[in-house]
Amino acid sequence: MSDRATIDALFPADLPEPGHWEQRYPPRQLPEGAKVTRIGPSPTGFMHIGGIYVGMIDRDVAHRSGGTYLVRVEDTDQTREVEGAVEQFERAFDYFAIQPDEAEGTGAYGPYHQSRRSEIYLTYVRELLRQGKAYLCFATKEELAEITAKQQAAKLPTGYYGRWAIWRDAPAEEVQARLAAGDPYVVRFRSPGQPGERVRFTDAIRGELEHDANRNDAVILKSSDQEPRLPTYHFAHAVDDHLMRVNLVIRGEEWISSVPLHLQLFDALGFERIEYAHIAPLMKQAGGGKRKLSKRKDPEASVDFYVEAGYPAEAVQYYLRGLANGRLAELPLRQALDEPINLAECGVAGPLVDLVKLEDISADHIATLSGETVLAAVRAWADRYDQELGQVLDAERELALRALAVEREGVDNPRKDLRKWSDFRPVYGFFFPQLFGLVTDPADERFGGMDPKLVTAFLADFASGYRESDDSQEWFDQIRSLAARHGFANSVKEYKKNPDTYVGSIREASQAVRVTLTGSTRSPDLYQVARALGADEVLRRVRAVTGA
RNA sequence: GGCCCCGUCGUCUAGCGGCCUAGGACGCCGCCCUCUCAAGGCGGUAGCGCGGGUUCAAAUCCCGUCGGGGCUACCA
Repeated sequence: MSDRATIDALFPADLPEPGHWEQRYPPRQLPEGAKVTRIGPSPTGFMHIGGIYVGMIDRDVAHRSGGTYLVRVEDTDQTREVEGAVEQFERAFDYFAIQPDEAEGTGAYGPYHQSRRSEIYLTYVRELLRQGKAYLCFATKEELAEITAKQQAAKLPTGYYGRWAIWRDAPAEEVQARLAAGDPYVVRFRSPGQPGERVRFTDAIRGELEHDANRNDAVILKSSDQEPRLPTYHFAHAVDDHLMRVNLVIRGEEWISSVPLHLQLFDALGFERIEYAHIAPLMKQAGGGKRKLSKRKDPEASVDFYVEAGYPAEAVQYYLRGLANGRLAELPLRQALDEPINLAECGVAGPLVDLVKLEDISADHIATLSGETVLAAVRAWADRYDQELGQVLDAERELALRALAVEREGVDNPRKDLRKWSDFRPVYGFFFPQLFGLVTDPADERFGGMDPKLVTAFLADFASGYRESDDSQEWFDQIRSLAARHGFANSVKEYKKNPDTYVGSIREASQAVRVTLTGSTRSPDLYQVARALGADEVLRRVRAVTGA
């Protein structure tokens, strides 16, 4: 073990002692039982929906308990950092309403970027070194690879431990010599774990968990040939969560295996242990089985997928809350958003994200919204993702409202034809003259093979006698009487009885009008569509087909 | 390989030894409504991974096994 002078010479002379940080970041004054939680996004890529998932739980648990929820950017791996990632996080937090109570610039426990906390980590690394709980390791990549290879060949657990920990008990002179030679080194934790030792801990979601004690002398401070000197996740977790006075760590299940190490680190540092809650990861159906949602392979893993498609944030939140805590999935949306997430009720098996289910939830939710609200949301969405639509909406606000009112306002069961804001254009676009492509060919295949001459004749009659009406039946009677005159049966049943007597039924006649007015074989209630359009527009569309 | 987590309809789940002939929701299928869709109403389809125990009785407890996932990095 190196002496104190050698150790201290490795660090800036004015590096504060632990007591300094303890004072600077005092325990929080919070009510009994208040939880301080955090989310640690890593800017190595764009925000994963799983991040939103965990963040939502973090925020909920903190707020329900009268505590605080903070965001700490875990950017200790600077080589993998992606530009713009932090900005994208913020957009995602905003969209899904999981803004942190504390983040860079707003809290008293910062900095909230790990890359800016180098001095803090160094204090504790030096402390561990002085106490002999950590040591310098000069092993090269090649040496480490060799160790691993030998362990694998001997069917031994891989890792830097026991007799494989070549620098664990290296003579002070040898360390001194390497230092003098300027060789790069890392700092390793001297794990107190014994062979065969087991550790138990309580997880807020899973209950009692048991594991082999950690025996690995994990790296806590990365190589000395990099600036700034940054810690590994494990060490940063211990130091940051302690100093930020976090008392409940909610994180992905993949961290369970690291808990024994984390516990040792907390103990060695003299920190009070923290409660853990390990969340089951979001999965994806793949081939026969399921696998973790992958940021690289699955578009729906990215939060941008949901934002771009325009799923209402509340629908996504509701869906995610239901996945986390099944009880909430049984509740109506409003109520589920209001009820606390109960960690003890959270599932332990990774759920599959089911877009079909999300769309169902989303359609139900949008159906509860007023036309005004829908329009505002679509407008806001279009601002970023469909500017042409945005302009049309601004120019035709009243028309848009009339269109959205069709089978939506004043009815018992509103239309559920919108699942996300991007559905608006394909579903409601035809209402707008600017977006509507006139049907000009009576032989158009959308008329379903009806004789073009019949199409033209029928529509020409329709146009010449057309009048608006306040009554649905009265309006439809125009089509009915015209249909009869042109040889259509008055009902589908009637037509089926005597198919040879008629050219079709009222259904086909109506379809001709529908295709003409909407450009589609499927549409909302025709009468209401016609009213929303107005007589002039109706006639313009009809005449485009008849050529009149 | 070692260690850990997990395993009820296709999916999300309820279930904590008898209330289970395994319940609900989404999907799917059919019927009804109907000028087409979206809905809505009604009905149906489908599951305790497997094998042993324990027990009068097991989806529920125990053991084993299989399957899925994770960790085993100077990635988080």
